[in-house]
Amino acid sequence: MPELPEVETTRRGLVPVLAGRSVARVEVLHPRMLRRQPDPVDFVPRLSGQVVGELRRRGKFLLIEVGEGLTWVFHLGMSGRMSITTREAPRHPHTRVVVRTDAGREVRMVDPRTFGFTSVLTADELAESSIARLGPDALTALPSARELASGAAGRRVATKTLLLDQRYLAGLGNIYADEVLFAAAVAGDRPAGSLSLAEVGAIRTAIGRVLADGLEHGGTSLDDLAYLLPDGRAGRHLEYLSVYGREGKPCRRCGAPIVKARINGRSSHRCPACQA
DNA sequence: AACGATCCCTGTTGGC
DNA sequence: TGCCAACAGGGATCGT
Repeated sequence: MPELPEVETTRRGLVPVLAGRSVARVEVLHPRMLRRQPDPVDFVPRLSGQVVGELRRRGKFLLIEVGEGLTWVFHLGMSGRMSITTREAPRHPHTRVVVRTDAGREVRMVDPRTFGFTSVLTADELAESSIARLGPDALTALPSARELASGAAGRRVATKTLLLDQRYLAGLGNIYADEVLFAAAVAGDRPAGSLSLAEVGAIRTAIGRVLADGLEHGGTSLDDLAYLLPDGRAGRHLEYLSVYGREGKPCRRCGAPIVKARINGRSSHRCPACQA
């Protein structure tokens, strides 16, 4: 599923196709994609004909400046991906939104499970949306260990649940949260407030390394191939995962079988020997 | 306020 | 072999 490394890889792939171009045509094939648009009828007219500016990312959100003061927002949900093609290329059956540029390229949002969404927001709408309440970006604005610890102090929620809370830190999803906790040698069901400053520091270090590794490999494409790079290639990070999806397989560090359990409804993977 | 449960979706998987 | 329930999960929302 697309998490920070996948969204950042997607952003980088879209930059040369979108930045500086104008939007020649917009097609919405599945109206559910617009459910975060305050008034869905605004989407196509707000986007059509606009010049595309900077492409930014905050956590798992893609934020694209368009026209004067508008932001084109994308979230890929759990099965969304972007595809860069020509207009002649056959459409994947789960194509949901198509945007054609004045250069004739098409950017297609493909999302079988439709958990993704897109919208074009004014500055005021953006300021009132959940995007404005996102925590610091886990890649570009990673807080200090002391700052992370102060946010965890007194919290009884499971550490992994806090890491998945996008208001605390923006960008981690289920895969990378498990990987971070393994790299930090911390069990994800530990109450967040019970962590020592050294453990929070280990988590902070692990976040930086795990996300950088994932990004270097172009993200994680699971076997179901839900996520692909915009050029259609698969991310190569799957084979580097330490715990996610490795239930019963030997821990890469100590050899003990990886255990899968649920933490607040999320499937969670850990080494019972390495993570305390 | 904090936290957990539920819902939205559909392709894939596993059990009978 | 075929069918169907269970599963996957990010984020919004609701109940406790």
